[in-house]
Amino acid sequence: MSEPLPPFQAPTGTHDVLGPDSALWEGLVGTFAQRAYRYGFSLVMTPIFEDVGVFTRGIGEESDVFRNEMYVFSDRGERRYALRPEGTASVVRAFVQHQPTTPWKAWYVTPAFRYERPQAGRYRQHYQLGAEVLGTEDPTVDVEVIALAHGFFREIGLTRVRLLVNSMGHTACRASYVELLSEYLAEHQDELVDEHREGWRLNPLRVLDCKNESCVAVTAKGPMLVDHLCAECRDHFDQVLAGLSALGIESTLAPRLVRGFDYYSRTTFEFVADALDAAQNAVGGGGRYDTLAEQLGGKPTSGIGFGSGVERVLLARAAEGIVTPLLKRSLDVFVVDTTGDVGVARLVEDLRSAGVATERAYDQRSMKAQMKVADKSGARWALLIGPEELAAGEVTMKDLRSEDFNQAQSRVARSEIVSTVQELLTK
RNA sequence: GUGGGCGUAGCUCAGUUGGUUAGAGCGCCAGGUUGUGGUCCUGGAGGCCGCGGGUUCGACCCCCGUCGCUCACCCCA
Repeated sequence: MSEPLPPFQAPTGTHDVLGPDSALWEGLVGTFAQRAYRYGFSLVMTPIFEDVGVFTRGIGEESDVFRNEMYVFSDRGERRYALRPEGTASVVRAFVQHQPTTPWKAWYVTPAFRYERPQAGRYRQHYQLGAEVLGTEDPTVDVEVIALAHGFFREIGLTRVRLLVNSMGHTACRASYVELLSEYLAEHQDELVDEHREGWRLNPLRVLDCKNESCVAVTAKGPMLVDHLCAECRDHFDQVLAGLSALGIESTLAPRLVRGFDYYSRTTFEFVADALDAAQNAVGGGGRYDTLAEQLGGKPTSGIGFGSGVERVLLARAAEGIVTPLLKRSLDVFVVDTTGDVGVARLVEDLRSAGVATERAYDQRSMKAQMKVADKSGARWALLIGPEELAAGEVTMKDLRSEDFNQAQSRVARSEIVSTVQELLTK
């Protein structure tokens, strides 16, 4: 007699979001959308999969994301596609394709996919909120993008989030730095962890990001990129830092901050949630990319953007003990009907059409049962319709938030119920 | 890809040295007389004890495998 176990469940590393959790998601996305709008951004939507090249060009073929974590597949036409591992590349591809007037400011919310073992704050499908600005290298924009992210984190209640900033320099000055770093690493390679002792030549910058103690000991004494920027990059970075402090946004210089994608140049930043003791404590990050548009076949166009992981933001909120809802919404009325009269469906429809959030009970349950559901629904008022009301052309309206259970109700004519509720709601 | 922990009702979890009808709380459903919600009382539904194999007279319990979840390494949002 028992039902068989469900044969399907959400794939490893993915998850469903249902109410009441989904209200947090809705609130988070809504908050970000409104903030982005205030900053002059408009929504951009791009396909969830792209030609593999869109991602490999920018992210870098040596990056871990590309090498091991991409969801790559061929369609029936033997075209090679990949599910997007991050948001920026697709947006830049769209920019190159459509050539909107610059500066172009776009925000997005999208799932992102990476094939890796899931753990706290890391999933195979997660969601990112992000924003990009293309067509200007003005450091003012770097500051604006960071301010957008910073303000967003504050608005949703996060207080224990630190901003780390660094500059990667532009292509030429980074190249000369990498040479310098390589020389240094060559002298000290015996002191690095096994993984880097042989592998550092592939991507010397990666070593800076290593958290292993012995690697940290080596790189701490080595040359730092910020100390070897060319005059222009140095000036650009100084303007970003000055802009941030002018806005009262605290930041920490993180000379070892090297982000995972190869396309970054000049400004890079990361928001770290100290409330998260999990290994995954970066709730957002981004930076400037001066060559990505070109790599994707467009005219040389500088851009900057950031992305933030929704799941991690929610984890950070929970870790900080924030319980205030991001979305305040509740039902206005709950219709209780024991007659089954079709006119009740009409009443419900009239209320909803008039902008009144209305729910009702189904399956002709007892009045007591319906009232229990009404109570749990959180509705402000219950509208009761029994045989008596039906005959009289009236509705009993009951205040569900009144302390006094039996007195808080009155009879209202059916023809006036919609306007009565509307009037009460505007008070 | 590598390692640790865990899989018992919708949810959170008990389950005594393996012993026969597997429990609690919450949730859900129905009642507590005549049409009315938060508390209370009563009753009820709901479990291939993740799956497969093994040991045993007997397995939720022990062993092996498998799948899933979870945490960490790596890397990242």
